[in-house]
Amino acid sequence: MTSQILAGLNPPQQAAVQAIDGPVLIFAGAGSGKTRVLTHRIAYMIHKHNILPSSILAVTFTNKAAGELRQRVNNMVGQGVGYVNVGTFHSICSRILRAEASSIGYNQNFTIYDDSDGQRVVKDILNTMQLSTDYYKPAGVFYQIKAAKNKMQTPSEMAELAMSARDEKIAEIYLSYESTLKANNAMDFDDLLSKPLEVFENNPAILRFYQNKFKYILVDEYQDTNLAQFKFVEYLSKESKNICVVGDDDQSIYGWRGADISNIIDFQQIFPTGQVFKLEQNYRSTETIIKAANAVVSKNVYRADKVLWTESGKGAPITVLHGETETGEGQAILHAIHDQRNNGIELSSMAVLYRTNAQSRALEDVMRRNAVPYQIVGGTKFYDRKEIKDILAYFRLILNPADSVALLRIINVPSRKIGKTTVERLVKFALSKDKQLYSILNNIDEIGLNSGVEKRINDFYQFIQKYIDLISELSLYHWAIAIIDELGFIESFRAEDTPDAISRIDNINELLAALDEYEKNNENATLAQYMEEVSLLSDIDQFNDEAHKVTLMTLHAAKGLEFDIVFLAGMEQGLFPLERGDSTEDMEEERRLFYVGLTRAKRVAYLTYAMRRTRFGEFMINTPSIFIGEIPFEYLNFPQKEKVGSNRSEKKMSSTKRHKTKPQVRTFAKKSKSLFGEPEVKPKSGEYEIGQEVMHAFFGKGTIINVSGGGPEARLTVVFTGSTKKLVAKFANLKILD
DNA sequence: CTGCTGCGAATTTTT
DNA sequence: TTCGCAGCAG
Repeated sequence: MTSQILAGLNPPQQAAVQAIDGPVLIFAGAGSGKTRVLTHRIAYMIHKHNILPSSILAVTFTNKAAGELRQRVNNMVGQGVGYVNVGTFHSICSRILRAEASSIGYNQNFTIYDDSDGQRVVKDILNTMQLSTDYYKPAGVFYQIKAAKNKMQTPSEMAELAMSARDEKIAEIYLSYESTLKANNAMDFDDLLSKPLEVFENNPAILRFYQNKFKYILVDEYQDTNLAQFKFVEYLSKESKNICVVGDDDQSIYGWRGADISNIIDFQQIFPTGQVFKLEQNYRSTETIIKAANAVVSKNVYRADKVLWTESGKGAPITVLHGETETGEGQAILHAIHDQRNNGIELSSMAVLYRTNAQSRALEDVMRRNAVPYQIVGGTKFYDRKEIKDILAYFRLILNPADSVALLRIINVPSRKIGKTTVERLVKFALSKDKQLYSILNNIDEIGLNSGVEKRINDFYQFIQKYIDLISELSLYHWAIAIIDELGFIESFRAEDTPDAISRIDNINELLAALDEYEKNNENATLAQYMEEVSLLSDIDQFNDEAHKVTLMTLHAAKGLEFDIVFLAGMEQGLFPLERGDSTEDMEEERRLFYVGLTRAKRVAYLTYAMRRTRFGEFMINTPSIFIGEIPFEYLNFPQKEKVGSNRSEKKMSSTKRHKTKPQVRTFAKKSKSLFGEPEVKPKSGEYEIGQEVMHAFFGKGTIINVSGGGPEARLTVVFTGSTKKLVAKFANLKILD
């Protein structure tokens, strides 16, 4: 069995699998078989060293990675030997915290606050402190608090380090933020990581228990760990010394979130007895892609010495494409997708990656209008939609009545005629009596509100109480149906009867279906477990690689994935690398991000950019990304021959005769034929006039109320049901209705 | 208390 | 461009 475990691994992989005791660092370059080594290592531990699966703890960053690892381990070691503990940092910490909550003065039903909850808290604090939200912008203040928490800086430490009156105030807000969360029995994402350390520090016996429970620690994506995460695994492995970390400093892309790349680079200083293995053979990509990626990332100064190599063939050159605007760029991608599909590549093996979520809109537009099946990972998350968050706020309040953020969100949703003034009085009263908001709802007569309002508040209180009681009586699914039904959300949306309202109904039904499924998949499923899972969900967890669709997502989301064909879109100075502080660290991180993106490609990579891009309705002129220039010319291919980088040549790109002289140059402005079946609406040539009725692929039927210019460049103002849009005729694909 | 309007700010990446 | 919120009329 053990020889089987080692078979098929290359020598460094074998060595990494066999070094079970003591600290171990495995440098695992992109595509070097990292997950394979991890699974084989676990199998080896269990079968060769008879290590109890339950004494192994493997930690990842995303649920998706955890799920994959868990599944592969189970396939390899077989069921019946017990389970290896696999989970994300956040879920494992959360599990520990639920068990040990009382030791740090929390209740085990604590709520997990996401960033919008946190920002809400900051906003409320600014209000009660009567600080100007112009000078203290909630988003900015919250960001500063988070940065401090990332570094595990306490409010008093922050106050000591403050360089200005403003910083001192922010430290004060931070202090208040912390006490609010505590009072609400809530933790944010940073607390989830740092509170377990508090538990360990205050209770040596508890620490010993977990050290004993998890004798072998494995950490995936170690380059992305922050201080708290480092301390967490350090504490747990202090006695056993068995800590194995796997990562690649070149793929460290979460510095902005507090990830500390020196955790991996300085591993040997931190663990002097540690062994280091390097996996440098890439099994994923062509030589062209590997060489190009190496060339770029080796411009970084702060990195460990290693070189990725491959035995696979040279492969296709990296193709650079551009469009006049972001739509033109999208169309360049569209045509390349079409070509690749004609070469027999599945749509699901292609991905378009971009730096910022905002870029997805234009790309999505092009895909949709040309009937290309696509899926977007991330962006507006399902659980972030208003109607869903409202319903979840009910669930949250029911689980944790101390959660005043949830309470304030829903006390008047749907409308109960409990207005702003009343709410303010409730909050003030609770504050003055030092009581939880929810608890004063029960003795509402003490406040001296008028009886009408009193009655309405009492109804709300009784409503919540009713469903607190009912939760043990009904299945999760039926309970949720009952509460949603009584709230009347669906009815009122149905009455609205707008496309927006209908999609909200769909979303609610989807939520119910998800609950139903959750319950079917998990015996004794509880609402608390479901909410925990939902809170810790990430964008990438929803990614489905089975779908016959092109995938659109951010570069960050793509980490750990691979595709035959990869497009890196928005390759422009200022956008990628994204400009902000412009420090060298930031620049190096952008470069690593490019490295991550490029190495997602197995066979072909495209780099695309737009000459001009709309931002807040304004045009921005861009020059191509410096990263293109950092790739040796021999690996690149420019099919759109005319002088890349010059704005002037672009004008010609949209002229219709281009493709006659140079077949490989496309005219993105013209799209008479659909590449992927029927587009939703066929364009019809002709001049547009004010008053015409037109049909648009997304917006539906509309009326032209203004035309400026003529021909394909004409700008049209069109009133659709519910919105007015300004469109450029040649891109809008409008069908004139008679 | 509700709902409308008009203005200003926002876009990095995410557990 | 879109979103959210402050401010005001009903």
